[in-house]
Amino acid sequence: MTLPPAGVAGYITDPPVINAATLANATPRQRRKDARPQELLAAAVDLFVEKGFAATRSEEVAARAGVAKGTLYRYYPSKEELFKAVVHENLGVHIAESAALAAQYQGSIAELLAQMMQAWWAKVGEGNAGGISKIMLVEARNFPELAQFYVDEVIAPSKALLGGLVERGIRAGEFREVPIEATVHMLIAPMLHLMLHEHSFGEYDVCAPSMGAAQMLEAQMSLLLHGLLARPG
Amino acid sequence: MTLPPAGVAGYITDPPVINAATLANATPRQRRKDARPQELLAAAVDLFVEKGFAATRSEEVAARAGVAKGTLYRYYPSKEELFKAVVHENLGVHIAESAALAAQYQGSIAELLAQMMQAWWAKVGEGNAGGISKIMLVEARNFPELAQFYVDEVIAPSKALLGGLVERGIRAGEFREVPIEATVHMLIAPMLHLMLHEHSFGEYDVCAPSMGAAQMLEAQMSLLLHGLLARPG
Amino acid sequence: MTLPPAGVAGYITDPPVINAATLANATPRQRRKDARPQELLAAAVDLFVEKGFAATRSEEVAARAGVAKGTLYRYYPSKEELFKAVVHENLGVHIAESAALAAQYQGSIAELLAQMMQAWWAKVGEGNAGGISKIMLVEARNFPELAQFYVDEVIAPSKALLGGLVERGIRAGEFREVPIEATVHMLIAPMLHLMLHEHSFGEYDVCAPSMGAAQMLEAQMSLLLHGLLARPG
Amino acid sequence: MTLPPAGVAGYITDPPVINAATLANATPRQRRKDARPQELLAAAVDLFVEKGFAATRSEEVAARAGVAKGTLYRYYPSKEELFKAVVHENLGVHIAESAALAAQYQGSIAELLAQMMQAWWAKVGEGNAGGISKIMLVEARNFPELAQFYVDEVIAPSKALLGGLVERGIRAGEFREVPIEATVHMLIAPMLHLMLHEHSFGEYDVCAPSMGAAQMLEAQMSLLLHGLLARPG
DNA sequence: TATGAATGAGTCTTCATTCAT
DNA sequence: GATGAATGAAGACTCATTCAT
Repeated sequence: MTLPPAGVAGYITDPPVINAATLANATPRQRRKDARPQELLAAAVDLFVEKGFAATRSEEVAARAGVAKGTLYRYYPSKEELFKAVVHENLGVHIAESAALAAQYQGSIAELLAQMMQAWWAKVGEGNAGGISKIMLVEARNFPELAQFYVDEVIAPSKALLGGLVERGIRAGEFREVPIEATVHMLIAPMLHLMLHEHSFGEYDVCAPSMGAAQMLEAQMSLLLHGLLARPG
Repeated sequence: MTLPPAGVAGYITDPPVINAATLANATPRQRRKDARPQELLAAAVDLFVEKGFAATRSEEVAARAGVAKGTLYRYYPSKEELFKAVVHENLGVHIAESAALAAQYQGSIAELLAQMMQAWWAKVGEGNAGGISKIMLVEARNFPELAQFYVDEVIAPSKALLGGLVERGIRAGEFREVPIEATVHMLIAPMLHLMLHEHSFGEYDVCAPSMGAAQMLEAQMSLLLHGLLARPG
Repeated sequence: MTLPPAGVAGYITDPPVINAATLANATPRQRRKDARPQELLAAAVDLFVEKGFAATRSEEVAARAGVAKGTLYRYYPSKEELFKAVVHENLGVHIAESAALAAQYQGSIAELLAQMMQAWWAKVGEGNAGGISKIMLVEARNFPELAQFYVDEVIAPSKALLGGLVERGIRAGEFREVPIEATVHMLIAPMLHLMLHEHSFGEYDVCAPSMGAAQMLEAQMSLLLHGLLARPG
Repeated sequence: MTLPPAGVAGYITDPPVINAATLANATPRQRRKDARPQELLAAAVDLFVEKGFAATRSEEVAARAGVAKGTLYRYYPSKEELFKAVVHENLGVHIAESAALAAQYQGSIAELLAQMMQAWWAKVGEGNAGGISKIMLVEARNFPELAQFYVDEVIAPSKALLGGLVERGIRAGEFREVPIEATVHMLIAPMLHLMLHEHSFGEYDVCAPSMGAAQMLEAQMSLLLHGLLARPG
């Protein structure tokens, strides 16, 4: 299991570290208690993504996790802290992993980018986790502390990661001399857009995609790589 | 002032049409009354964009428009209707205008698309109006009636408009035989992303763009048109 | 036209006295203005009876009378005063008339009572006026000033009138030596009950009377006069 | 304590059944919780009867029961449901009991009716419960759902009960061949009238009864049974 | 440790009444 | 006189959080 980067660990209520030794000694009840934070987190992602931060009632989170209202507060001192934990567990962790992967990667950057997109979609976009970005967009203004946490935990690392890769691509002569930042945006935007759409208007007919999300992503990536014009220049 | 196309006008409470003649005859009070809907709408966009639909208190909208709580309800029967009016006035109207423009346009589609993006950014993205899309993303699930209205008024027309243009481009041999829908997404996504970012994380340093939004848009458009690869194929 | 008893006249905003002379000189507009109070009163009874005092919106009264909200307040300084006027016009006046009639009546008291009941039903019960009693029952506690007015204007005179008649019947040997007050109650109750029912639960099936109100009243009166027992003793 | 007949129990949120065993085990807090519904109901009757349904503020009910605003809503999901519970507990239950009693009664119907009236007065009329009928009369039009509930729970059963008794009296040769419905009305009206009066105008001098309510009821009953005329015919 | 009863601040909406025109 | 735009007090209901058990 990849540990969260040192700078972040402990910032939020980390779930108790569980290993074979502790599990062996644990009574069933103990085991259940140890699983609580994860169960609460799982319930929380679903609900936060479905309704947003403000509109999610803490009691509902507790109920979905099968505990009483008060119990939630024993693990996370407030709804805000719960949300932070959700962000960390569902996005922060994955970004850190990707960064580690990219650091040791050798080969075509275009290929790495394409793979990364697909991996991200599989891990984040497809599940509920993708919706978290959506929430942050709206709640950022209303909950500045949450926004700051999200920037530090998600946005900044993502930009650093992708920006670095584009740079590598240019230095390696694989990419044209494109402006880094705009390109990073172009890389992030399609997936973000896809997730937003899926989570917000997925059920409306006009918005129903004519192709699967993975194909859509692939097509968009190819489009970005090769350009739209028939005779570039 | 371009009037909204007939099909849209009257859909929601349109502000009374005001012209020089009526203004000349109007008493100060009358004049004030006629301006109310616009004043309220202006206050509403700002607040909705800043805080989201649910988090915006109707009283605050009234206050910002310089009237009492009750006055708001003389013009818009509920917060939901107020929001619909905001959507129509700030997005619906512009889309309808763009559609009209596109219909009679002759020339390079790529150029039209680029111009359109810049025009949209100027009219919608730069002001607060762009933030409305952001709101809808999160509130869609919690306020289905609003979502439906937004789909009908904004999403469906936009897609139809852009899809039609891409098709024209392909038929004219200007574009490659790209998949329509994915391309439309690629056209919308960057601007949406830009607006989202600006409205949600604009004030955070990491997110501060190194270039102006217009330049960013232009770069993205160019990227999309020419592709990222140096040696396409 | 019978004038209201001196003690009451002027207590409430009396409608301007109109006679042939004034009408002859009046312009159409003047005539309309003179009719205003009556039109407002008519609108008010209907609405008060339908919804009760508190639940009736003053704007609605004005609208039904075909005038603007503000105009109502030119004739009646508040909703309470409007209600008083309604009580006086629809109940007070009729009671006063009946009292005058009874005073000069010669003959069977039982017959007079029966006639009176029918007459009241025709004038008050059948129209909307009857519902006013209903309203007072509930609003009495919430609007003490209204209650006091109603007691003075309606309850006290009615009791005095009927009590006097029962007494006359006993003195004349027409009635048994029954307790006055209980008997008065027995005289009032059925009609009140009928009105209440009609106005409150008339539309519910279980409450739909199997006979007309007039017949019902007659039957009840006869019942009261002759008793329920087959072999009284 | 007589339990409500099976058919009625559970119709609305019944208070939890409390017996010696549960009380012994209960913590103070538990004990307090179990009593809440009854305390709230008691506060509610008083206020509803005093001010009517619409004019009673839910916060006031809570305050009188000694709890906070929000607590009320833990037990009754809305003011309407609270009112229904009040109707059921204070009228519905008693009517069901009376019906059960009447079913197994053997003897003079006239006597049973007289006893029933006295019993009702003692249980319902004397306390605040009687005032509920008063409220319904006015609020019926404004709150149709409440009206329907009242008709089903109170009016229909009452009419069925009394109608059945009058019929039995006639069949047994105890009563004259009177019209059933009119007679039922005559039976209900006096008590209703008494309750209405007491609750609405009881504090006004003219309305102060010269005799106790019980005596009044007895006199009215006797009047009804024997008739008003000295020489019936 | 887990529970869930209790709290009360917060928000939309209505409506009697006023008053500038 | 007549109008109707504007006001703001009032009231039902929600929900994050606390704390006695």
